Amino acid sequence: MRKPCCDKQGTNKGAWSKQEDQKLIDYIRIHGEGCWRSLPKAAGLHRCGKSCRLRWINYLRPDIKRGNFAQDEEDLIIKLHALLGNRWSLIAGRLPGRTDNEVKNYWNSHIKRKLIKLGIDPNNHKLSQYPLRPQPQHVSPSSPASLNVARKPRRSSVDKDRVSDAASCLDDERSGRVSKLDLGLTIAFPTTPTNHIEEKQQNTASIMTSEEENYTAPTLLLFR
DNA sequence: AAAGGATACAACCGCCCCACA
DNA sequence: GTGTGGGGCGGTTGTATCCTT
Repeated sequence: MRKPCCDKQGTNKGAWSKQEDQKLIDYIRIHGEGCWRSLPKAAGLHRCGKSCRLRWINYLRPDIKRGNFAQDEEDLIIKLHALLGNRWSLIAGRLPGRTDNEVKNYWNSHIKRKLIKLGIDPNNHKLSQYPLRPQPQHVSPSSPASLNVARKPRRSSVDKDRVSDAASCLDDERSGRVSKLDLGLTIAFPTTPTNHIEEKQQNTASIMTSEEENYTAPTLLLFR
């Protein structure tokens, strides 16, 4: 039986205070990242090591870019998601200053909704899998079902199968087997009819016109 | 102005991967 | 080859804030 990553008793949970943030920053500034399990004790924090790591990686690191995602960033996320699936760390790795958690949250709260509105299945980026007007489902708002996503086992074979060879290359890169990989990704989208949707994406701030809602594009949006 | 619903996002949980002994 | 521990990842939850009625 695996022992827990930390002694849960006596550890703080929930939002980080300014003092805790400062302690973590100060410690890492002096000692550097790593040894997360022993870090909390050494830094005088009553936190789980994982919690410290997450806080640092996602919010305290000096090179983190905060604020809204630019349109080109959003486009890139969509493209990379079509290529890689829910491999947020890989996607975030190609967005300088963005973290996997931030990309994941942005996908779930903004992009996924947007794609659904456009009649695109956010899971496979194909058209017509989703109705343009999803029927309301009587579930809790934060549940995955409310976003038309069924609960599934972690790293299902289905999910893995969806990942392309290119994704495998990215895995290789991460593990150091490939020194450098240029995907050659650009922000450009295919020409009509798919660019019609792209235009719509850019024009769709929040309100869809009835004309847009009635539109159904005949082919796959991003990748063929 | 108040209540309820919707949304955004910070944080936690638990599983998996990998290095190392 | 196997077991173990540390770190990383993706899924999920909790809650603060915003929006609508």
